[in-house]
Amino acid sequence: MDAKTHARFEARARIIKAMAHPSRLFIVDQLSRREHCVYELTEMIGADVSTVSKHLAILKGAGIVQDEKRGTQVFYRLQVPCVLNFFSCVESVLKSKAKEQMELLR
Amino acid sequence: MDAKTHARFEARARIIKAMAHPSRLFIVDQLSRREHCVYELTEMIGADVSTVSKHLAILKGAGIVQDEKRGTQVFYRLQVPCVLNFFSCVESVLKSKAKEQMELLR
DNA sequence: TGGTTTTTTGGTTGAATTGCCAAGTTATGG
DNA sequence: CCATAACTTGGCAATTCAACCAAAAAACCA
Repeated sequence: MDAKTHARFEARARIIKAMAHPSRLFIVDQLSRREHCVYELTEMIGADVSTVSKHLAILKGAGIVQDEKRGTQVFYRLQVPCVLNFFSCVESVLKSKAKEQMELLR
Repeated sequence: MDAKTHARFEARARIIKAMAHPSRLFIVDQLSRREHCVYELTEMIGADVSTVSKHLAILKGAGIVQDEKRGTQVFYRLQVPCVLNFFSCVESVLKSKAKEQMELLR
């Protein structure tokens, strides 16, 4: 694999890696419904605020969400809604895996 | 977030995490064209065979690819083709990020 | 059977990730 | 200007991940 090809897949992997965490997936799912401030997401997730803030920074760094400061609060929203397509495919993978498991039991 | 919800997002994240690596993305891309044996993929990627074998094991464990042994070779192919949808969305994210960078320069 | 090819598994080492606490920033309100 | 609220950043410990080498497994052929 030449350097250019490697760089391309590296960049792609960085985006996907930003989604590859339960809390970050949850955040994306919530933001697909409406914008939320850090505090709201923290309440829902049940982790430390600093932890959630860092997760949001990762999503923002990947270009998946955008933020807007209003007063003392920072509101996050989805920047690229197509990431929701990930969910439906992930469901397909899970379904396919479940089917496979079933067949092994027979 | 209750335990059940957490488990659901955990399972989803595992699938996405399996894709979150340059070499594994490359493998998925290649397998979308046709099946390949481990040796062929190793040649293309340029890493140790054992490394590639482990990447394939991760993809297989996630249910994304399936393998078939023929003689001394093991051929891998895509099990759930919809993972290719990831690519188009990732391109959108990259494009959106590039646009953002441009605007910052003005 | 012995040797070769293809692939997987074990082990080790270095790097990256994650989560929490504590401390720092920024904006608001008295 | 001080106190408070919302958020981010720095730092640290624990866990996980990734790459290589060496060795084992499996199938084939002479």
